[in-house]
Amino acid sequence: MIIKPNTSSGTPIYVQLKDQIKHAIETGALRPGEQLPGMRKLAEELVINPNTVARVYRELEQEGVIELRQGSGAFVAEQAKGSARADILRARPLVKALLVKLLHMGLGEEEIRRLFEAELIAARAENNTQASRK
Amino acid sequence: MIIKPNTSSGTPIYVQLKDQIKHAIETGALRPGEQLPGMRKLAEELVINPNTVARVYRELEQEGVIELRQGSGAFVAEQAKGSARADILRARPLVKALLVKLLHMGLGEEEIRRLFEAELIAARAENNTQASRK
Amino acid sequence: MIIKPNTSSGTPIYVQLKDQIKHAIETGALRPGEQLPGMRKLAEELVINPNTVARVYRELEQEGVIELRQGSGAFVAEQAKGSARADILRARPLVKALLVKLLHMGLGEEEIRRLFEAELIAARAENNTQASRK
Amino acid sequence: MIIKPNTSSGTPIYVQLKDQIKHAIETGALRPGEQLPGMRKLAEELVINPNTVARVYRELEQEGVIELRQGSGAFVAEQAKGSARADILRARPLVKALLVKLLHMGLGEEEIRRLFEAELIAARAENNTQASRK
DNA sequence: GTGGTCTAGACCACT
DNA sequence: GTGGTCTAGACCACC
Repeated sequence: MIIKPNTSSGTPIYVQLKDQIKHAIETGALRPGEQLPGMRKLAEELVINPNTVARVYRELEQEGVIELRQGSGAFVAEQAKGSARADILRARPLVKALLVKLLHMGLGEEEIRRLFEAELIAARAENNTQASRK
Repeated sequence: MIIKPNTSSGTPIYVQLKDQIKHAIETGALRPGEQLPGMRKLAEELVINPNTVARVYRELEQEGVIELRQGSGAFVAEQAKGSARADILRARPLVKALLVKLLHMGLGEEEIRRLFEAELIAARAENNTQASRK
Repeated sequence: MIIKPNTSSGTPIYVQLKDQIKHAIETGALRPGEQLPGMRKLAEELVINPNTVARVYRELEQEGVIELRQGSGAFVAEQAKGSARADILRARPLVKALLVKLLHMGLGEEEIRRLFEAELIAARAENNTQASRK
Repeated sequence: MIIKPNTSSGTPIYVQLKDQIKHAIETGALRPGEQLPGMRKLAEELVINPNTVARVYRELEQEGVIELRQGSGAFVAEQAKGSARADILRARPLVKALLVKLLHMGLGEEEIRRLFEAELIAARAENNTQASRK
């Protein structure tokens, strides 16, 4: 199930939508061969412009994640690279548990995002350092 | 220490920079009264346009997070709302530990971001449901 | 013999198919009075929608290239304008020779198409210039 | 120099434009690092919509052919794959000579296109056959 | 009815 | 003034 992208979050709508769909495929919520909602229908549901959905679908096709078949619809590619990834499914409850904890500690959503992003960058930097040391 | 914003991530540079500064204040890396790097110097360091930095500083001042003193520079506001938040400092190692774990499980950076964002939205939705039930 | 149109080339299927049939007539591969393959059969062979073939036949009839006889099928028009054109038959080996040469020089198919199209436009422009000078 | 795409040729405007730009780079008419015309300016020149040019530039960037720099413009990528290809430059006069010949033989532009396309497909088929025999 | 292209025009991000 | 996103709406291609 796709959530309405946040219109006032800096991140473009089409990026948010793309990420949601990729994530749905990674978790197996959308399975290879399954049909995606029609462009117009989805646009109406999310209260965004059909062209924006069209762009998302076009780019996802270009990345090999979905297939667009003229006249018949959009489908999750049979060969979609990261479909129903076991590691992501195992990771999910861990992430959820942590988020619940942080929210109970009184952190706000935006603060969590900032903290998370900062640590992600830091972790990447450390990995790179280790890698270049090897 | 401020990291070069990612130019090709969809999220605008100035949003990334603002978030980084806010986060530095929340963790106490930047303390009330402390001087921020000069706009030109920072712009040069991050290889971005000075106007972009100017915009960030201007907006942060408007939000009451920093103070711009004509001729002498930018300073973290004495009254900065969330300075050196204890809860965030306690949260930080938890986040870091989880990220390290996820990376070791083989998740990519983008996949982690998508997973995290999806769970954050889900958590918010649950909270709202609970709240409206009360 | 008709080749499966390229689904991912930008050019619509029905245009490709029309062009192929016209070309077959111009080279004499299809002769006036000769019967074209049945719509359903052709659609099946090319793995495209029968409606697409129907459209092609309809438009070709409108252009006077073929005749549709209710119940008995489609036939190359007796009066088909450019049937078995001698000049095109003479031109064919020249084109083929050049293409073989270009491919051996290491040019890719798309590069050849772009080069060819560009030179065709240039040639037309020159002709127009000459014509308007006269 | 970029020519106005043919609005009524079946092939979408944006595909034609993309091909023209790629070809200009392949022939060295556009060199790595060189700035492309602004989106709006080019759109005005070609009498097409700026969004169409935007799409072309975006896709070319995605293919690594050009670089888009916010606020400063579009530039041919320094690493553009097929810049000023010697083989294409050598091929050009051969193609031109043949086209002039065909036009003098009385062939029309569309007939030449069809002939060329058919022979290109045939040549590809032959190559594949040879390849699979090896 | 599905996707595909194109236009027109507004407003934002960035140099 | 450059590119970037989004909206609105028309018309075509294809199933």
